[in-house]
Amino acid sequence: MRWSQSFIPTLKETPSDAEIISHQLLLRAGLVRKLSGGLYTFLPMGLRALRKIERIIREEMDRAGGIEVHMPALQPSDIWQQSGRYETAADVLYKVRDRSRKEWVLGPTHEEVITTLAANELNSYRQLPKNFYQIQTKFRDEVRPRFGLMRAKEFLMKDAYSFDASDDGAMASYRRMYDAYTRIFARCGLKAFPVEADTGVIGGNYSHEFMVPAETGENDVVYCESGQYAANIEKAVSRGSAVPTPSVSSGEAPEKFPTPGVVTIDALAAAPYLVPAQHQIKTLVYVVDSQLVLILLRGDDQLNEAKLMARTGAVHARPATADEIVATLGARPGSLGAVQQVPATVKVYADVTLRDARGMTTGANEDGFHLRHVDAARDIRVTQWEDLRTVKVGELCVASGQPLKIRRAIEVGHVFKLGTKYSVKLGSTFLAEDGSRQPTVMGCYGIGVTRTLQAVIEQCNDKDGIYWPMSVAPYQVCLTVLDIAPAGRPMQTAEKLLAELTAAGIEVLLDDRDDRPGVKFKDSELVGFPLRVNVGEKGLVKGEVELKPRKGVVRFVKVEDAVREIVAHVQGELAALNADKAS
RNA sequence: CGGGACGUAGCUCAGCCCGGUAGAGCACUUGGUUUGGGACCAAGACGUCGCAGGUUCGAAUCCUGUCGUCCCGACCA
Repeated sequence: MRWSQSFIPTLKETPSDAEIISHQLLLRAGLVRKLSGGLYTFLPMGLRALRKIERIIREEMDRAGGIEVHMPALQPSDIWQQSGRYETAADVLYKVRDRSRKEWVLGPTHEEVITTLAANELNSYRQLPKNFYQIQTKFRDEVRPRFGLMRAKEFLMKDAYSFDASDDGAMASYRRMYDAYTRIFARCGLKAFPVEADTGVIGGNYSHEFMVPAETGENDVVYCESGQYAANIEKAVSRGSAVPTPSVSSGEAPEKFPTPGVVTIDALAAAPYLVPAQHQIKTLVYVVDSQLVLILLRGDDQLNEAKLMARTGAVHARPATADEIVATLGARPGSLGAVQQVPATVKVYADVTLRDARGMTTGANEDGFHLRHVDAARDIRVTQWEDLRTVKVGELCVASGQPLKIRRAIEVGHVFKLGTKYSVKLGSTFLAEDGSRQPTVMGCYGIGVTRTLQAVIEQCNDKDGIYWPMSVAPYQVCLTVLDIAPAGRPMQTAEKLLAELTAAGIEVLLDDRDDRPGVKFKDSELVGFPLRVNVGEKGLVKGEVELKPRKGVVRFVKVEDAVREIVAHVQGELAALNADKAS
């Protein structure tokens, strides 16, 4: 391919609406252009890199026993009604109506479609297990699309769904996908690692997310340097707060004392009250699936909403409004407590940290007053004790006992053991060997293909631009001719190299533009081709061309050795990326 | 959906406070000189100042509404 005949609109300046480096480089390197918020056109270089990632995914999915299919993006809304997600996923569903006013859904994911297929087609244990996958555009009505391809309204996803006859079988399918994902990301040159993940409203019992460490990620990952534990913060647990909870009772009954104007933990911790945060009980009021509930945490802890939803089995949870709180408890936020004036119908969820807490201070449910000498278990009617707190840096790892760390990361993949939720609702059953009819046991496995592309850029960039891993580069080699006169030695040599390298299976882009060398060098580094070959008169008088790896030093090789050297370089880097995949 | 910022040439931005003929750099076109790290000179083309309404003799500038974009938060099967 020739640069002049492709379309690679590079930008010298950073577009003002791109905040993070990978988004800026997507635009500057001419990989994509924005149509509208969260909607992007892929230009040739972006599309080629995307296709490379797709190809790696297909190879590894096929190798792991995946069966490629292609499902409709436009789906009848009634299967969404059947699964129950017409309501629970309503926020992200794009809905459209046809001429007869019938409603359709633009698929944000395909559990409903594939399970409908399985219900019709998989009827015997002899047909199981099966693992169907596709690479397809998904649509999600994101509240806030951002960071280019990272969170878009329309994006490319590889989704796979396994159907097994037993739980053990499902576990084996899950394991195969887990291993395949490890290989896929390694082959893409990405440093991705699996972490335990929250299972959300699907419930289920086993889930890992594949995370790429990046400051610009939208997830917090709790991990132990021993390598024995890593989890999304929504799911993470520890051996508890590093600060002990008071556990000695004063023996006295709760006592009300005036605290005019005190509405925060910090204010009560300050003079003249001097009640340390860990001696306080924080009372939060939430509306969980339309029911008002109280949530109790130690004063210095933060609620983990994902845990709240997981432990209560809730579909929706939100903080109550001030009006709802006053109507039920008679006091305003800042003076709330669960000791008295809590209607019997209101559930009280307390963090386990408080189970043995004694001598605590909490709100009196009366503006301007708090209670002291509160022994949580003695004085509060707790409906359910649960782990509801968010893990903090430095708490001890449940596995190794070492201090935990937290870092930001980008989620590029998710493997999920679904169980029988969808198979039961959508009727995917089979006849077992003993003649009984049973629901298939499912798993689902997603990779954000477009997000993976951007994650590679987020991880592989420097001040000059992108440096693609050889496996996902739009072209493996940029052949930079420094003088494009058609009859001149540089162009003649370059044409010959282009033909021979292409014949040898190397992906070459010949930069035949009528531009000064500096422009071509800068552009090739910005777009990020892993190897540049400079062909100029200066080298040719010595019978040489220059090999300049994007992240290495320049090397001079004889023209007659160039093809062999270039092939060896490209294949060497590919082999190194593929070697990592063995795990 | 709450909070904030911003919409002026293809891109980056100035002008707006303090109303009075639309600006710069880059990119683009033509000619010339250059030619191993984002060249130089000259000439040229490119704008309903996001849109609508209002105030005013006069609005890019002030006011109101609206649409869009970005950031923070909320949300994220």
